[in-house]
Amino acid sequence: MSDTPYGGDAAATPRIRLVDVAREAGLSKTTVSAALNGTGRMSDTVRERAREAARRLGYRPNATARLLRAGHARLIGYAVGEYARDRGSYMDSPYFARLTSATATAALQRGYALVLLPARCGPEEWADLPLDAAIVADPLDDDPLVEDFIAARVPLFTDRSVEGRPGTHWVDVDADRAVREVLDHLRDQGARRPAVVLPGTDIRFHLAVAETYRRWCGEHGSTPRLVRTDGPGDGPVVAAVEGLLTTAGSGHGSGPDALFVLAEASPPLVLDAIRRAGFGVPDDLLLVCASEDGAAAHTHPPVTTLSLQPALVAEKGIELLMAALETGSREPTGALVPTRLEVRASSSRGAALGRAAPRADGPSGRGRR
Amino acid sequence: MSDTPYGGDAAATPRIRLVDVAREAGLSKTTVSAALNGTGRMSDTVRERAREAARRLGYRPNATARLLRAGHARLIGYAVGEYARDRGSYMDSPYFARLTSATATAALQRGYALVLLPARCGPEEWADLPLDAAIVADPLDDDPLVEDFIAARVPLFTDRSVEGRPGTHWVDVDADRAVREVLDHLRDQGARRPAVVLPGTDIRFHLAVAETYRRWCGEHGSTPRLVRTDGPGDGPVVAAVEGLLTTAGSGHGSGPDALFVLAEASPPLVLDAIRRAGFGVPDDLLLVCASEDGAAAHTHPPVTTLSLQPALVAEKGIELLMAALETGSREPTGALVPTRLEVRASSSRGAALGRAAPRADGPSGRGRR
DNA sequence: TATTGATGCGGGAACGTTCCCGCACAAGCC
DNA sequence: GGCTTGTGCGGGAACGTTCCCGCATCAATA
Repeated sequence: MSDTPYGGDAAATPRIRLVDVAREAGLSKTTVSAALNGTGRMSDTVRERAREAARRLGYRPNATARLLRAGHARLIGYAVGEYARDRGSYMDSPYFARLTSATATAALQRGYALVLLPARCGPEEWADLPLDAAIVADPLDDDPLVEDFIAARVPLFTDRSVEGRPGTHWVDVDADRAVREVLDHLRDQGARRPAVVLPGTDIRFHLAVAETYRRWCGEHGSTPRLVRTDGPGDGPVVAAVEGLLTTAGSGHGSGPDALFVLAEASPPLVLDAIRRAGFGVPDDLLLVCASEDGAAAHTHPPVTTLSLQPALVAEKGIELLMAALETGSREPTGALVPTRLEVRASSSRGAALGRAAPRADGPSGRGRR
Repeated sequence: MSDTPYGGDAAATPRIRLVDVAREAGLSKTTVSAALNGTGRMSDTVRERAREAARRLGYRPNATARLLRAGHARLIGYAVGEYARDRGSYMDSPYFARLTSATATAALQRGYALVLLPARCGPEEWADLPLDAAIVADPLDDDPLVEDFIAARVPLFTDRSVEGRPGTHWVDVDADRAVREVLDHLRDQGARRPAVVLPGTDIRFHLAVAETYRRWCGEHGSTPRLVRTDGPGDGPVVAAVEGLLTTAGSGHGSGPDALFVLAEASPPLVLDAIRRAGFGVPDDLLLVCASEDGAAAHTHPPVTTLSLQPALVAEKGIELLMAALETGSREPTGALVPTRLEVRASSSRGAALGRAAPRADGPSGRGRR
């Protein structure tokens, strides 16, 4: 219950203020402020005298007071919507972990810092925070988080396309292009019956993927083989893959000859599951995983991955948000970013890439410090 | 260059202040403030009138001004020291990702929010932020980040034990106990020549592990087999495991019969590497990985993991920090938290757990290499 | 010498809240 | 009817900074 701000020794050493420095230096607070900030007009001796006094007293300006004058805190709220339904932390997902860290980095480079908000939180949680803007990663449809921020007129960025409401900005991955790129690639490599494993959510992105997949199948005279996983995590994905491959009628003649796993799972685990079902990769089955997990490069064979490029999403998003913040415009903006297909041996029938033996890109790094 | 704070329509709609509401309601700002905060003495009609006016105008209190009065921002800076040397983001590590999210959660439950700081940052980066305290995860020895915070008298929490300087608080994992628990477990399961794979860093925790390992070997008449990895990431760990198992003199008679991989790596990948070297798990080689990766539970056989329990570290740490913040005491505090050994089939020779049925030697038995 | 212009520094308002106090008024009490 | 006690509300200071001014002083110029 102690009300000592910024935790000094309780009442023993109250925090040094500008006036304290001024008194010590025999100057006015105006002069000391200017001296420390390098502004104003004064003689070098006076400037040095002020600095010396500040140093001697261990003066540290009160950030809150500065912010009140400045009118902005350069702070951005950051919350994740999608995973709000489960109890699990979104940080367990490499995609969200990277998205978060990339967003933080991009913001920091522009002088803004991210404030971590809980997945489910009402206005009362952030009302007392001096937020200049907010970011909601993967919001649900009609996410209350999103609604609250819009209602409070807090500039908002979201990585899912949203109707152009004033003060909102979005970046989305080009789902259609991504799915087609993967399926075309698999077809190029000889696959004729590609199957898809998709999270069983109603997230718009996943629905779009299913839609494009069905269309693509129609265009190429292929019957869609779509499995939806039962919840997040590695287990359900592995189960789905096993189910798909061991199901009746999935013999080597009529079953899938390629797998596109879009649900996030550990690529080595998916590879194992496929092998346990009796399929060789890439000989019997081509494999592409949508994943940000670096482990994909180290399996045997290495697994082809589709990266949703969280770093790019973050970078572009922060860019849009900053532009809006600087101009003060509430004009909604948005952009589509591409995905990146990292072709590795798991989806290559060609001999060139198929020779995936040591691939020693591990220890090739510089010597350690 | 627009200086419109909190990005409204540039100059068009300056933000509503308390006085605006007061004027609208025909009351004083004092009364309106009390009405909205539910404090003060006034008739119900007046209180409702103030609330109604605030609602009508869309009033949202200025957070910065409140903080200036309150004297604290309930904001905690959060930075990660260890990974500052590499360019890679620390979020790629499941341990740090969990630690971060657990810390954020624990802090939020107590009304504090985390501000994400860059790994390497000087005082100028956070000087303008109203931080009540700071957390540096895995600081280096004499970490400049730590020094800066101490110099600025910002209460500091660290998850590595630190000399008890005023205003610092720490939580550390009990390295000695953890290593002994793992080695004793492996010995219980019949292993006599356990090897250890350790990151090649000079982090105190890793040095402590090496020390305990050597001592344990001395106590049990075993020769230490210690490999240090060459940098972070999966690649170096896999390379180290391969190197250890294929080295001359590591035949099944004299080489290691158990492996404790303390360097963070994807458990499925480690398992694969061991198999490619021609060892069966757990029959030829017992395996324990220090990892927070959930994939360990889904391999065949499932991999025994040693969890450093980032959630516990975070919880205990925030607890210490909060206690210090509330009392205003600069008395240093600290605590040791236990690790958790999740025994699975990869380190169990007993039939019960050794079941690990499919053991799928099929795919791994092919004559590659 | 009087006028200008530049230089060096300080007084005080402002940022938007909260909260201590004081003032009016009404009711209760001898 | 004068006294206290209590209620309902407002004035104004304070939080710690920045920044717009204004006031001296002094050199340079008319």
